[in-house]
Amino acid sequence: MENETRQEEIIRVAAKLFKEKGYSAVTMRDLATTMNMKAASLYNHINSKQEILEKIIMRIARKFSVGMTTVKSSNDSCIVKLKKIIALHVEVSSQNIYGMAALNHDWVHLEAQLGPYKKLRSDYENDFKEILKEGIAAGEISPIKPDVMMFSILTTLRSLYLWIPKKEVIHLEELTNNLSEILINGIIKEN
Amino acid sequence: MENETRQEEIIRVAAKLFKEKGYSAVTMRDLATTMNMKAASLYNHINSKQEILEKIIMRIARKFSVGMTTVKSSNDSCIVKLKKIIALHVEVSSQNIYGMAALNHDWVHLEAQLGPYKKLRSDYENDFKEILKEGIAAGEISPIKPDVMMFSILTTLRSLYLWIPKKEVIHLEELTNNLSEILINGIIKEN
DNA sequence: CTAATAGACTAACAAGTGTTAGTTTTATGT
DNA sequence: ACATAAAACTAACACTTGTTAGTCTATTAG
Repeated sequence: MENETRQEEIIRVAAKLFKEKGYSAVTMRDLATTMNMKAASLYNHINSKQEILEKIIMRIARKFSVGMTTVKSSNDSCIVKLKKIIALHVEVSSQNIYGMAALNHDWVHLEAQLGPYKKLRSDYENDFKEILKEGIAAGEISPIKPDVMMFSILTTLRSLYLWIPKKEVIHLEELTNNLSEILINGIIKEN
Repeated sequence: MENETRQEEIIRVAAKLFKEKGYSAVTMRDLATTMNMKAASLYNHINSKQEILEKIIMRIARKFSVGMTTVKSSNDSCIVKLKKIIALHVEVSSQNIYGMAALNHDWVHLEAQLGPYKKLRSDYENDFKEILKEGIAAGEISPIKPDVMMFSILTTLRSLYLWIPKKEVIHLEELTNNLSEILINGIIKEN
């Protein structure tokens, strides 16, 4: 990963700082210091602080959209679709630990891209809910409020970035399996 | 609720602004404007911006600690204890929608109270995990990693503040029951 | 070797930051 | 009606903010 553009490096480092303190609390001088340069020099590579935030967030948001489209268009059962979505979150989150924090917390500070971001997110949530409703209609899933179900599952998946780095060894497949088990079957022991 | 101190009013309004934009992005002038006063006048009622954040966060954090202590010292089964914790989160979250955002996002900006806050939180998580482990030992709960279980349940509960206000009618008992069902039994239909 | 370009630098800007000091207004209790 | 206290105000402070302009330097291409 050493053919990384200087711009990409700035964005990567910015994402890390944004995770630690939030977009608003990170100054261009903070970012510059971490990059071992002066604040003004950053502008040889990026146009504005806002642009950094946009790139961090929209890049990841689009990955989720693409993933959801793939899952939606498959012929799997609803439960399998759900498992694939869980795997999608584990994958994207583990590869973008810092960026996920910005996506979850700092999207409110988007300006020009706020609308597009919200569109992607609400489309995603609608697709998610649709899968749950299909599952209920097909008798695969309990007929509880799909809203509450989606909220419960999706907030867990959206918070993965907080938690993945705490695991000593990140065994992604095992994590995906454990999460699927818990989110789908619950925690209660069946006899 | 009209015998509310002016200080309490400031804190309540601040919590709402903190939820919308985050602690760092809210200026004392923003807060003053919302309160229909000038920034300097705020200081007749509070000592600093930091103090506002402390009061918002620590107040709620202590409610959770007290609640957990009560649950812990009961003689209920682990499943019942879990249900009581779920009810605790629904109750505290619904009564402190704005404050919960600060607790979840802006605790990083605590200064003097950062240590005490982290202590309360890690104690809470340890107690939570202990309940799960007891449940596993007693055969009530599936022997999956208690870490993953706790993460899954707790992040859902911690995100309630994002979601409760979206419900048209907030029927708290029904929400508590639905959440218990989903978090404990999962979403799959049993035959 | 020279010219060109990328990318660092210094200096500065206009606006915004939390907060303080001192003053005036408003409400309260006798 | 008047003294007192609570709570608003204006003005200002020292500092920080994102960003721009202009310059110097090191690497690269011909």
